[in-house]
Amino acid sequence: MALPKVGSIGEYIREQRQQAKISLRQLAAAAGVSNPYLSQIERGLRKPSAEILNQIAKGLHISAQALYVQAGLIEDRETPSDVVTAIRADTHLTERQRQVLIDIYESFRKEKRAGDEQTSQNAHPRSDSVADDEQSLPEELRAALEPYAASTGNGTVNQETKEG
Amino acid sequence: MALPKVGSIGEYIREQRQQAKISLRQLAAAAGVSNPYLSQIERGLRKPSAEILNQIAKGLHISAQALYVQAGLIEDRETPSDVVTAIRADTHLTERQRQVLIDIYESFRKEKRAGDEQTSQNAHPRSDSVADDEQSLPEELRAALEPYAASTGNGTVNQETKEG
DNA sequence: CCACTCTGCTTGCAATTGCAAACGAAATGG
DNA sequence: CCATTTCGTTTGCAATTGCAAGCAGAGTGG
Repeated sequence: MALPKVGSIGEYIREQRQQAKISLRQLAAAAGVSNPYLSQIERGLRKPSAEILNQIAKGLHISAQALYVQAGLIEDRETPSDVVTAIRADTHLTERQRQVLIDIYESFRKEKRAGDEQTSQNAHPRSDSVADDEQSLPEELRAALEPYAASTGNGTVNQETKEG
Repeated sequence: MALPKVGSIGEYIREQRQQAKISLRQLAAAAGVSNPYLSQIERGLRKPSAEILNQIAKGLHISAQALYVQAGLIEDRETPSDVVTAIRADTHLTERQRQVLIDIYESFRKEKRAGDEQTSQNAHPRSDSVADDEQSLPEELRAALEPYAASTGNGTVNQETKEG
């Protein structure tokens, strides 16, 4: 049934291995997996688990993410915005906090775009056409955030926020 | 090695799920895995494959990398997703906006740390009031975020995850 | 020619994944 | 009180992972 449709990952591993000029058995030993299994992985007959994938990545001295992307386990275009990505990847926030933070960030971006239109004679034609009036731009939010930012009393942001 | 010592990943998934306030079955359906299996994963009795992990990440609306890091499948330094760094590096924000975002982010972190101290005792939450059980936010911030967060329940305006 | 070593591949088999079905507990309602 | 729903969990089972053992071919050299 679930036969080899995982070819790309295997091919990729084999490419990387041959490029490193090491034998299948050598890589198998370096990665801590058996040679027959690695053989089957490279030919797309088996679908390796994440753990095996990680060990193979180490054996190949390549980033594990490269393998995961090849295996389709990570969206390659997982970068709509660096800030959004970072927020989504933050393990110390709740789901709700993430949503709120992202929404605030996007409303900030809109605000800034609106402000930039006055200084820039060339407006960006938004072919995407997000419904402008549908967006609930939080006026109350903005009104509340301004005094909040002022009330923090730090004209210069404290740049050391280290934690253990 | 009968029992795999993968407890942390399961605990992390359970934490994220409870913070998102969805049931085990709901997440299982959203992730496309069976509920008993998800239950076993959360309790560390089973070691999910990368594919399952990826689906769970989607169901939780978190980055797959976050899960892989927790599972020990990716080195921490491979994910440079630091929210503060990303905000500071964003050229599409004004300095003021950056500062406010960072402040909000840090207050969220503090908030969650305070809330995490009692996550183990999670009674059955009645879903009649969504924004009632939130913790202590700065007054002005909370007053502004409450109605705003309520509107972000399901229909996000700009970007929505396409599922289907 | 035969022994040795390297290459990758095929074959069973134990262990594990992942799921369908079913179970007890707690809440809602007739 | 009992039916119903929802919650997380337990129980068997098919399918798969991953490995030890063994196979065939290509060098190398005594």
